[in-house]
Amino acid sequence: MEIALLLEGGLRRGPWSTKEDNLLTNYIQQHGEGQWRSLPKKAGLLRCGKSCRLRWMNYLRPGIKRGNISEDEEDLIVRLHGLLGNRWSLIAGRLPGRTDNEIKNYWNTHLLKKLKSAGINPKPHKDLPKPPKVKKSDGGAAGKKQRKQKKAVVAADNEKISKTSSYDSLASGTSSSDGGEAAEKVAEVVSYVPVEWPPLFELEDANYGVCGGGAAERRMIFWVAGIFCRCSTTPTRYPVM
DNA sequence: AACCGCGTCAACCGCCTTGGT
DNA sequence: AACCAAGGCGGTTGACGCGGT
Repeated sequence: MEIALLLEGGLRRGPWSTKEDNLLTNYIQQHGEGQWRSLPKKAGLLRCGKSCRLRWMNYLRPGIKRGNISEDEEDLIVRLHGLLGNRWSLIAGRLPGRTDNEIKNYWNTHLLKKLKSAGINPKPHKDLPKPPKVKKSDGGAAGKKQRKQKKAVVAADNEKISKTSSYDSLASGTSSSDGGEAAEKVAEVVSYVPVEWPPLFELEDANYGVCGGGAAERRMIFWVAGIFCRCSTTPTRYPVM
């Protein structure tokens, strides 16, 4: 049964057929990822490039895990969400084989409900001040060069952490299924947060994620398992925006 | 059997960032 | 510095399936 719709420009929408999946997979296996805008035409697909990219990234890419999110993974998602907010791609980056879309869906359909039923309202991150956005015109060519260098450094850091900080070691920190020693666990999380995740955090601006008045009062507030937490020391690194 | 309500999740959309020129 | 194309991200939508009535 053909369900996908045909748009005015001849592009299809809706669920992907097996044939389309095969076309996309075969093309990418032969030519690699990228050039998404021109890919559909070259691959013989009547889809927009974005749709192809999404299909590949979320479902066809090798190594994708589907469903059966374990307790450890769930726990890690909750903890990472407490740290990062709705930065699904960052969270997904810490869960091998999981996609941002799946985690986002899982959060919205399972975890939110679960947390709310436990009397937890997990949305403080939205209320935190956002870091000032870097204006495109900042520094002109020099600023551009700076951004490039900075990105390279962060990428290198990420590469390092992906090799040294395994999922298991991260997930084993606390377990949401054990609610008995909440305070102790929060303290544990608080103590390691800014230290264990350097590639995700970088001090961009003293006002971001900080409450209190002057520098001496600076504390980073974040949310872990329904509890507002603050770093015991002035954080040196914050989520890169 | 038919209908309804709800939950799930694949897919889409709009916006933003990045990088090249 | 400005413009543009491409890629990426997060919010939202809507089709589908399932259980209850």
